[in-house]
Order: sequence, then structure tokens, then C-alpha cells
Amino acid sequence: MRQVPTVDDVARTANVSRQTVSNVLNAPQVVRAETRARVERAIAELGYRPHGSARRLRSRKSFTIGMALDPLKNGISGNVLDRFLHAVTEKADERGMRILLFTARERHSQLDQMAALRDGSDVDAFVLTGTEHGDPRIDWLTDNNVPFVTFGRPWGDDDFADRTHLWVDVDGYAGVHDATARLIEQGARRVGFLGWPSPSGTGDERRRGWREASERMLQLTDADLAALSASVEDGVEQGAAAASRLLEAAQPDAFVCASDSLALGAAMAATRHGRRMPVVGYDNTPVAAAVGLSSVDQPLEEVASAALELLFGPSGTDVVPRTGNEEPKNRLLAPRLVERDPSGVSFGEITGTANAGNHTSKGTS
Amino acid sequence: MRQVPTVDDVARTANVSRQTVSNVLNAPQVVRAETRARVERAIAELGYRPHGSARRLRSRKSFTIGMALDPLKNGISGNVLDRFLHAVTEKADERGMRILLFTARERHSQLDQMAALRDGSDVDAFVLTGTEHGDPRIDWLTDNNVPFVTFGRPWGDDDFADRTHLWVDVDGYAGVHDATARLIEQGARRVGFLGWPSPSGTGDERRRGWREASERMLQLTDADLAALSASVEDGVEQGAAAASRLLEAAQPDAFVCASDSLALGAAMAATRHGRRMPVVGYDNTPVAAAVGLSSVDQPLEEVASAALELLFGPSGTDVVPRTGNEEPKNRLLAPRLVERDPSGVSFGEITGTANAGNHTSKGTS
DNA sequence: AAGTCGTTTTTGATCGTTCAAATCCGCGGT
DNA sequence: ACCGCGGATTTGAACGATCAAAAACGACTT
Repeated sequence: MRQVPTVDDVARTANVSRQTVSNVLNAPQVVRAETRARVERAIAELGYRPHGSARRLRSRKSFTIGMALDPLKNGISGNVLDRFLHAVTEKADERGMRILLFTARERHSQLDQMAALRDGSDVDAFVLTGTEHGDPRIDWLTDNNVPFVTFGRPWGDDDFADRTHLWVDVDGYAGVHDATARLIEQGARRVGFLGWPSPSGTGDERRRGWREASERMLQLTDADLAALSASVEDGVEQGAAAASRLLEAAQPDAFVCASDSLALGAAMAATRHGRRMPVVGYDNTPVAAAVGLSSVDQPLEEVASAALELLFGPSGTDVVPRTGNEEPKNRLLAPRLVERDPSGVSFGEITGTANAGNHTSKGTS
Repeated sequence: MRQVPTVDDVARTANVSRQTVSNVLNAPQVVRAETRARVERAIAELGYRPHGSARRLRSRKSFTIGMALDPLKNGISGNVLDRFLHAVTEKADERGMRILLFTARERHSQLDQMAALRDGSDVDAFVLTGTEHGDPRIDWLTDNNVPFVTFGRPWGDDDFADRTHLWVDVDGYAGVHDATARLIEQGARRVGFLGWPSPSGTGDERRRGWREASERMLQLTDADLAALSASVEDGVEQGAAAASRLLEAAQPDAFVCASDSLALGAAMAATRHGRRMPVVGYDNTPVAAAVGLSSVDQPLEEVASAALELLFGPSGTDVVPRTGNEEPKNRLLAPRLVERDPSGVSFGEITGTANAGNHTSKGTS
């Protein structure tokens, strides 16, 4: 079995020293062109490939980004994070970096994992998703001066002023606002909203988008607005039930929803009530695509690029020092409304106990 | 800034040598209980954590599994691989192992990536998905003696006799066979099948399941069977179109499909023809769950466990030597039919050019 | 008292690379 | 001739751990 060649082997065949070989790889500009060519030939000839672990041990850089993979949320919602994961992986690949995944049942051991990954130079930085307000991971990372960026705002007092925490997020307010405005342009006069119970950073933001667009463009009383809005846990059934209530009580002529699950439920409820009306969901999941629902699409590729840019600058692989000045510390990206014609599907009778999925709805408080 | 403690620091505080500390971590049984306790106390006190890269450099083991993350297939189908990824990550976590992701636009550079990962002791083994017959990656891995396992059969002449290639797969034949049988039990007499064009390992296998169940349980001529089966590219529209043709020509009273996309299309087509009939899809995606379609569910957690067991044995983290004898080299797992009542949704008129998604259908050959 | 054996601990070398500093080399200036 | 200088290259040490072999220790024989 052939031994894997090392820098020394390359150095010997190219008649140079170890360090020169190393320089060809890491700082080509300091090597004379002629020598460089010679070394490169030797590298190709021997099929040399640097030993990652050795390099990391010495240089304390890993070209690797750590991502926590949280246990799969039921079906629909997990899709966004998976798409984000793909996007980050690809953007990282473009910089020659890789993604190290880890999970941890308990949050505590997740901190341990992250600590181990950092101390062992396994990762240069972390990309986190699904962070909550006051997330212990964030405090730990900040305290220990570990570079990280989150997909999702910290939802503190003034996120844009937060200079210790890099974040990228999608402007749910704008997304829902624009979707609502579009419906109104198309003739809607009473747009209903299905969202999640407060407090929920993302949820409240999306509701605000609907509310402000409605306020601004339609002459609706506060009572009207209150009647047109519902707060329920995520899920198709819950969406159907809530939409049904609104349809009876507040006569909406369109729906905007905080998720595609809710939107699908709303579309079904509308048909059940013998009405056909536009419904817009959120996240543009395959479900929305399959049944022809319009949906607000998050630009996950851009989110991924932006996240890496905040961490590593426009193109490098070195963590940008967080000097606390100048450089932007966050990015808020605009989503895009994907409009679809739901002519392909209509939603018929829904039975009393129809279970439109295998969602484990834990409590309804 | 505090320095990260090393084995030497621990050794010093515990009054032992480096190697003893190392032994406490890697071979506790050779250390006297009392000494071990002392060392462990020192470890806890200093908050020592082994340096992964140093360990890897010396021991040539990484406790890491490499997975290629292929560019996201459009919507629906990607879901299975993402669920698999999650499952593998969790099962790996239980063994104290982690997942390193990488992508590569071109297949060629993917080989390079894998070579680099292996040479750099970045990964101990690879888990591959979406392998094709005669996949160059497989040859390369086999030739270079790199441990790997695939989710998906090699689709060679006799996969079960293949002792050089570890694989896990789900028995699509059984899944579709049983789904078909179930429909027949429930009264169906002419079950239609929507699948993909041959040759396609998975696709042909699923079709065979339908065909043999139909042959065995129903008295159908070869001509009947041929008329009841369609081959189209994956997609909701394609499924609807094909189902529509079958409905006109062969009077099916139920459908079994090779994917949820096709199944959704079939359900829509059936409604369009004013018929209500059972439809079973494959993969149990969120789409099926959302619209209440029955579907064949792949046991991805089991697939993940089985894959790791083939590689590392029932519980360790060391690659089982592929001696070519005795130990099983593959596992074929049975899927499970998830039955749903589609009462919640009915599928209405479909317009001529309805685009029920943003699938980029490349060619129709 | 010396030899033997088994268990526990220590010692020195090594993994493959990069860092930091030293050396080499050619050239122009005094 | 000597010095200084900047660019190119080399040298020795270090990164933090494990491997392989040697040494220390105790108990038990002979």
C-alpha cells in the first residue's frame, strides 16, 4: 500500500525545503515563479494533498463552519432550515470551506459540543439557526469570544444597534406587508390574517406587516382589524379551524398567513364555505408549490451569502475581527412573493376530525 | 485571555505523566482506579478538552463521517435525503461522532474533495446517497480502500452477493406490493401505476411490486397490466397528465405511484374526471401529509442506524474491517404504509397549462 | 536474596504542518 | 571592498496529542 506523500516528499522531489512547499500552498506570492512551477509539478506528480489535521493543529484554522442541526421539526417547517443548510454548504464550498454538523438532545450538551469543537480547532465559527431570545448558546459564544452568526434576529430591544452579535434575517414585516398590499391592489378589501400566538418575534413581525398594510390602504377600524386576525399554533387543521371562524365572523375576502400550513388550512376552509379567495402562505414550501398556493419566499441563498460575508468578509476564509466599529453587523433581506394560480386544486369538504397530517400537536395553550 | 489547557497541564496538576492522562481518556481500564480518579478531577478542574486535530494527526481517527450534500433536487424529493441526513446526524451523535458536509458542483471535484478529506484524516468513512449504477465515486472509494456505505443499492447483477460494497436500502418492491395488496383488499380491481421511465433501479423495483401484486391477486391479462401502467418524469403535472390518459383508456379504480408528486397529480386527475378513488404515493412527504394522501414511508431512522452498524459495528466508532466474510454487508428494510383519509381535500378543475409548482422539467425524453 | 511475572506508569519519538527567525544571494551605493 | 537591503529560501522549534517501548513497582517463587 502506497504511503500518502507529505510536504517532505514534495520538497525532496522538487529540490526545495519543506517551508517552500508550504509557501507555494499558503503564500504563493513570496515564492519565485520558477520555483513555484517546479514545486507545483512535484505536487501534481506525487498527488500530494495537505494533511488537514496537521495543518489545523499548527495554524489553528480549520476552514470549517459548525452548524447545530436541531431535531427535525414536523414536516413543513423543517424545510426552510434544510434549504438554508444546503445554501450555506454551497456558499461555503465556494470559499473552500466545509460544514460540520452536530446535534445534541439537550441544550447543555450542545454547549459542551461547541466548546469541544472550538477548543479542538474543529471549526472556525458557528452558524446558528432557531435561536430564541436570551438563548444560552449566544451568551456563551459571546462570552468566550467565539465567532458566530445567526439566521434570525436576536429580538432584543434594538437589534440593529447590537454590535456584538452578527445576524442575518429576512424581513417578515416587509414580506407580509407587500403580500397584503398586492392582494389589496387586486381588489381585496378585507384581508384576514392567520398567525401564531404572541409573543413570537417572527410571528408578531409578520402580523404587523399585515396590520400596517391594511391600516394604510384600507379604511378599517381597530375592531375590524382585531376581528380579521387569528392566533393559533401552526398546522393545517388549526389554520382551517381559525379561518373558518374568521369567515363566519368577519367576512374576509382574502387571507395572508404566517406559514404555508396555515395557508393550506385557510384555503380548505374557504372552499368549505363555498368561497374562492386568494390565500398567501409563507416560506414557499413544496406543499405550497404542489397545491398552487402563493407564498412568500425567503431568499435563502442570499441569507447564506450574507451570513458568510459577515463572518469572513466578502471573499476570504479568515474571520473578520469584530472590532465593534464600522463594518456592518447584520443584514435584513427582503423576501419575494411567489404568485401562483390555484386553479389546479380546490379544497372540498373537510370532515370533523380529519387529520390532514401526522402532526403531533402538543397542547393548545 | 486564558490559555486552553493541554494534557501536560492536566498531567502536572494530577501528578502523573502525559500518557497516563491520555490513557484515562482512551483506555481507562489500564489505569489504576485511584489514579484515574485523580486525573479525572484534574480534568474537571482545569476544564480540559482534548484537541481534536492533534488527536487526529497522531491517531488517524476523526470520529467524523463525511456526507456529500448534493445540490437540492427540486422541492419534493429532497425531503427524503434531508430526513436521512438528520437521522444520520442523530445516530452518529449517539456514538459520539459527527457529520462533515461537503458539496461539489462537478463530480470530478467531488472526488478531489473526498480524497482530501480522507488523506487529511478529516473523516473515518463516507455515507453516500443518490448513487447511480457505475458511479465513479464508488469505484474510487473501493479502489482506494476507503470505508463507505451507501443508502441505495448498487443495482448490479446480484447486490446481495456484493461483498465489497456496504449498502442499506428500503424495499421499494415490498412497499409498493403491500400498498397495492391493501388497495385490492379494500375492493380495488384495477389498480393503476404511475412510475418513472426505465431503466431506473428504484423505479423499476416499485413497478415490479405493483405488477406482481396485481398479477397474483387479480386476474389481469398482460395487456391489461400494460394499459394500467404509465412511465413519466417526476412531477405533479406529469402525474396528472398520465393519470388522465389511464383514466380514459384503462378504467383504473385506484392508483399506486412511485412518488408523492405523481400521486398528487393522480388524485387531481381523478377528481377532474369526476371520480373519487384511493391514491397511494411514496416517501410520505409533507405534501402527502398536508393534503391527506396515503403514502409509503421509508424508515429513515432505521436506515441510518443500519448504515452506521454496517460501518462501525453495533456500537463502536471503529470501522469494522471488511474481511469479506461473515458479517452482513447490506440491509434491506421494509417500508410502512401510512394510510390517510383524503376527505379533507378534493381536487378540482385543472386548467390546461396550470403550473402546479416551480419544477424545472428538463426535457421529456 | 535474586529472579519472574503482571500490572501500572513513564519516557522518547513521531504524526505533517506552519511559525518565527535565520540564512543566503544578487545588486547597487558609498 | 565593504555594507546594507530586499527578496527568496532554509532551519529549528512548536502545535497537542498518541504510539511503542522501556522502566518502575509489588507480589510471589525459587
